[in-house]
Amino acid sequence: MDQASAKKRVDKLIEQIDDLRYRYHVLDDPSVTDAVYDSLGKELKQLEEQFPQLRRTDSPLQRIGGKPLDKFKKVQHAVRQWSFNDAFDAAEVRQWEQRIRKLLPTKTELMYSCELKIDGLHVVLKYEKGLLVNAATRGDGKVGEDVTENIKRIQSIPLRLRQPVSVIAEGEVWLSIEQLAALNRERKLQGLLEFANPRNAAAGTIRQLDPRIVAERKLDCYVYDWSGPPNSVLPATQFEELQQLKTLGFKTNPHSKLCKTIDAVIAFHDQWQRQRTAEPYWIDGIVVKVNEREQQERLGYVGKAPRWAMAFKFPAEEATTVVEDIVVQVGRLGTLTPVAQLRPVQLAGTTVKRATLHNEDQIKRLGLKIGDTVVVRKAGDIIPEVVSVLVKLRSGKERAFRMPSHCPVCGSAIERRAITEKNQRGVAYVCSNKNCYAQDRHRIAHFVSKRAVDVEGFGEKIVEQLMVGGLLKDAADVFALEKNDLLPLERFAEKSADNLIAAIAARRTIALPKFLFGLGIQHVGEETAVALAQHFGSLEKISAATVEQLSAVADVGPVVAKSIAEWFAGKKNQALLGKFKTFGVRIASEQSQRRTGGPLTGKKIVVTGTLVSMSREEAKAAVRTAGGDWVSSVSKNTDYVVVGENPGSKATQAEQLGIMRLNEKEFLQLLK
DNA sequence: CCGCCTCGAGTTCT
DNA sequence: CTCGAGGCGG
Repeated sequence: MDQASAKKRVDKLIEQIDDLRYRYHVLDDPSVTDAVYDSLGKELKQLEEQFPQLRRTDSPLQRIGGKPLDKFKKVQHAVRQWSFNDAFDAAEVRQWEQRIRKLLPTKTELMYSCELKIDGLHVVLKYEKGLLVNAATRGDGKVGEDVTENIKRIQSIPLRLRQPVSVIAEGEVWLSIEQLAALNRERKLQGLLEFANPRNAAAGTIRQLDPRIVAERKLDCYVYDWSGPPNSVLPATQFEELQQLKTLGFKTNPHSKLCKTIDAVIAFHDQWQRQRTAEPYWIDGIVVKVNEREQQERLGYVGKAPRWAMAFKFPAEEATTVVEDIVVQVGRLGTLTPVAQLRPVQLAGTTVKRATLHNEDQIKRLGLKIGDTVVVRKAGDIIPEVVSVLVKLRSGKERAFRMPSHCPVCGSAIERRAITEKNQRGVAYVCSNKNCYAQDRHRIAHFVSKRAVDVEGFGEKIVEQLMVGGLLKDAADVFALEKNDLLPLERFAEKSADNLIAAIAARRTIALPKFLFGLGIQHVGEETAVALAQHFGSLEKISAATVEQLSAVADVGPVVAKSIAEWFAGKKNQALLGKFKTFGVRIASEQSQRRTGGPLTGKKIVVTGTLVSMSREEAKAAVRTAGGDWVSSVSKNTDYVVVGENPGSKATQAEQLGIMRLNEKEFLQLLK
């Protein structure tokens, strides 16, 4: 091939490859397979090697390979990079509107462009005559770092625009929540520190000196601002600007909205606060911009931020606070759990005062001392956890935490829970006293709790009250309670006493699995209780079973069998069972309810999030009557993952493992 | 014996 | 929801 025809071919190839890239990464519309893409790339590579003079700066091959850098060059931004003032509630947003209205002629029509504020890394992209010439981080707003080589590895950023214009564009580089999870899993395996959030991960990646690592991490980028070059003519409104950026070939976020009133802005914020987890990226608020450029110019800038825009943040997902103390709690099985007492702090809309530290190892891992300033976060939007310690903020007055040698409740000696006969040193510490008050209280509360026997209105507080009053020594005593016992107690008037007695009466007949689970035998949770009930059929048979017979039950091995046999061999426990009988409690024997031939026969189902039409308990029952297997965690053996509202990490896991996900509607269809 | 799949246990706040 | 550990198949 001569050079002239090679040049034509190279030009065509670049155009074609770029078009495929654009459709795939910008429009999310994969129209060809990877193989086609790869083979076009191979041909281009051959031609470039044969005719090095034909190598173009916007060639897609510029996106691969590349040598590690020694360090990043500094670049002066041609356009000042502003930051936004923050607002945290609707009142602050309204105040902002009042302020800007005063600076504009009365009765000015105001419109607001609302965009999602993605938690990522701000980048400045400079194009000359349509070609990407430079990309930089924000830095201090005036000077940033040159990360051009790394930015070229992001497939959704065009190396050449669809029109040969010169622009300075700003955007947010982000890493998907899913990618972050995968990256962190890998880092954990390698013993590296995990990234605390997507922003850190994106920033850490873009600041990698080796562009090949950047390519592996699959970053993405939304462009949202067209800020230069200086003296250029810019679109008349922010919203048009977004449209035009799209026309130029940039990927823009599809959820931007033009609002006519502040109320609409607030509604947009509230809507996204609720549905923020549905997007693959992390959103920490919305950005509100006055739409008209002319008005923007009138309003101008103050300090480091424009007056014409602001960030309306969601309640913080992460915050710092002080660990004022670490107290030790005693659980149902005597397990000692250290809990951090925090200086109250607002986190994702609630005030957080405590966070579990799980065990001593976890405290060591964090390097936590009492008095430390820590970063706290909500795991899965619900349970607060201590993420890390800000060691630099130490004053020297911090105290190390030591596990107590005696139970904080009953004063008995503390032991380490044995893992096996040989390994006596498990992670957990336990109180050696089987009759420790804390254990008794938790055991009784567990018995009456929703997932066990489910006596309505009987919570931990009432258990405690009745124990202190001497009316409750064990779970069976619940059934000896009378109205007259309750009336003298505080907060028990006629009505509430009647209600509680009625709730207890309603449970005088208990389904075997519920009762078994309620007994609180170590290693016998809800699942094992169901398995035991189905296998043996009655409490008497389970009670009489040997370790060998127990081991025949599915998922019961030597450890669990021994635990069960030991429980039933206990004199006190047998006395307890006798007491239930005396007080008129009937255990309803298990009639096998599992049907074969149902629509879900042999299928493993996992549910994540909240279902609208039924409770979890109902869903579980429905799956089982349909012949399905209700399981609690996702693996590659799982057949379906039902995704409800506010799903957790299981939805992501399902996607990664390529497991069929069902929404609630599809799930209900399947049950029929 | 190892690694994967599950289950159990403990936990926060409104 | 997360972590630890029991069960079990390879």
